[in-house]
Amino acid sequence: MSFSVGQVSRLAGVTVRTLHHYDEIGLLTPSERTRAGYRRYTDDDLLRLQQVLLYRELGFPLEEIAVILDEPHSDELTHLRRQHELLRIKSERIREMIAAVERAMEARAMNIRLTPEERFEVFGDFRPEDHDAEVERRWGDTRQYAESRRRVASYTKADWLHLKAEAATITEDLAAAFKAGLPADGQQAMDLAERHRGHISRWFYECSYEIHQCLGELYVTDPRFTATFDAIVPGLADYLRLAIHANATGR
Amino acid sequence: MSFSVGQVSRLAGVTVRTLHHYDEIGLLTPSERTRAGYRRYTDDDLLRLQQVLLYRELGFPLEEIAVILDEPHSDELTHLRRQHELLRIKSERIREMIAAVERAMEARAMNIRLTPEERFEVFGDFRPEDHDAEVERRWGDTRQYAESRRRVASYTKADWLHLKAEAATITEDLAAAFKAGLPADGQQAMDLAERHRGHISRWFYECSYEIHQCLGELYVTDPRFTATFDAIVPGLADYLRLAIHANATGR
DNA sequence: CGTTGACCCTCACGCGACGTGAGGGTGCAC
DNA sequence: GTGCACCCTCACGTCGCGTGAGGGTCAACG
Repeated sequence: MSFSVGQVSRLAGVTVRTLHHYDEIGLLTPSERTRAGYRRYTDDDLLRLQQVLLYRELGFPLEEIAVILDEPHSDELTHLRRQHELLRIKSERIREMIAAVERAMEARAMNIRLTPEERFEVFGDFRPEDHDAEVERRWGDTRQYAESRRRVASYTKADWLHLKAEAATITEDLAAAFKAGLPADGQQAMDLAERHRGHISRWFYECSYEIHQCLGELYVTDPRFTATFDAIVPGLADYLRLAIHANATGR
Repeated sequence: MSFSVGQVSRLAGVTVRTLHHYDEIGLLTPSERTRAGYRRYTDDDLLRLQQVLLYRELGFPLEEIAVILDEPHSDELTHLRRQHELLRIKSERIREMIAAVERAMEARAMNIRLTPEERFEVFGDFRPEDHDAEVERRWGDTRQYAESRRRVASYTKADWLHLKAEAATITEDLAAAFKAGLPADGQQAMDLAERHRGHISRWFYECSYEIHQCLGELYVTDPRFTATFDAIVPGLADYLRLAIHANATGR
């Protein structure tokens, strides 16, 4: 039982031209031809085609594929094992890219700018060792963070507008309180901190008082957060931190 | 703060030539140039480059990337959401390919040939609906099957030789018993069935008596299994099925 | 102050992996 | 016997860069 170019092309999801090309360059020469010169692909040819397509998917140049498939001491199993490993690595890379996109979305939600390094770390090809550690150091690889990413990724544009509007009014009210000279441990500032906590819980992750305090610290230690608040009124980041602290300990 | 071509190329993991090319075709034109004509990339340029690289990774042609990035009503969020979805799909595809490779390895372990359709289903581009159902129908999407794939994928070449040798002696002994006319429900045949069950448990998955009986049925219903056994001695598949049944019910 | 070395520039040709016809044979079905 | 679907072999085109050639720029070091 053998197959024509058209049948193989439909089966394998490649064009006839591609099969012709692979024949031309000697990568996959059909074992038989009919008297009329029609190519006929056997089962073994299909097996080889499968290997070719897998390696191609993995980004190998065709010439190199020809070499590794013709290595004398290699059999199907060798290739399947190698392909399995390489696919695993590729899958890992894609998952990292997904995480990077989610981080970018969250950064937008927070109104902070990513540094160029953050923006491109996923394209920097490979330094698999310290990478995870670095991400954890900067972002905190916590349960909260994972939950946040999941939720953020599913928001629609309308959700975003809603979220941003809510964040804006809280920040405005906070700025007004600050400018009015209300104490950060006063009732009004504490109420604003509580509204802020609710906002985080609703949109990002379950935010306990302890976590809220950590977040407050982050606002004055991470310059990107500090900048977003202090752009409204200088000193606002620290005012919010104090209000959060008062709200967490004072009830 | 802006960056030279060299700095951007190191940051983003692309060559300088690539940046030149993107400039030539108008995909990414740096916002500034120095008096000497040196390209200077701003933060916004880097943001655009990130989008370009993500869409490129997703297989979009550069011209199309230029179009969708210049759509009037699109902003970063639109793109991030689209990229997120497409990456999810791609990740899914890779996971399917990994599963397909694992199936191919297992098929080799079982000494059965995959049909051409099975070999290429993962390349057939897209028919996401019935696909999972089909895989389940043919392979059974059970816990046992998942375990088997996981274990099989991690075997070394030495493991395989060992496994195959063990399978071969069992099959040989079974063929000998069959040819000697020993009854399938006799003690010797039942012992062979028990050895077979142990073999499956050791190498593939925890094989209870019930599951072993299902496997026995499969050997006579799936023509590919039937063929492997009956190639040794015609009728061997059914003999094994009967021995398994006797071994399962008779103790 | 000159020069060295690391960058940067603009052409411009080359290449890998096919796409896309042109021009023509094959084969079964009605 | 004549469509119609399929197959063949050239052969040129395209996309996304790679790879020099030939030459300017600029901070640093002697």
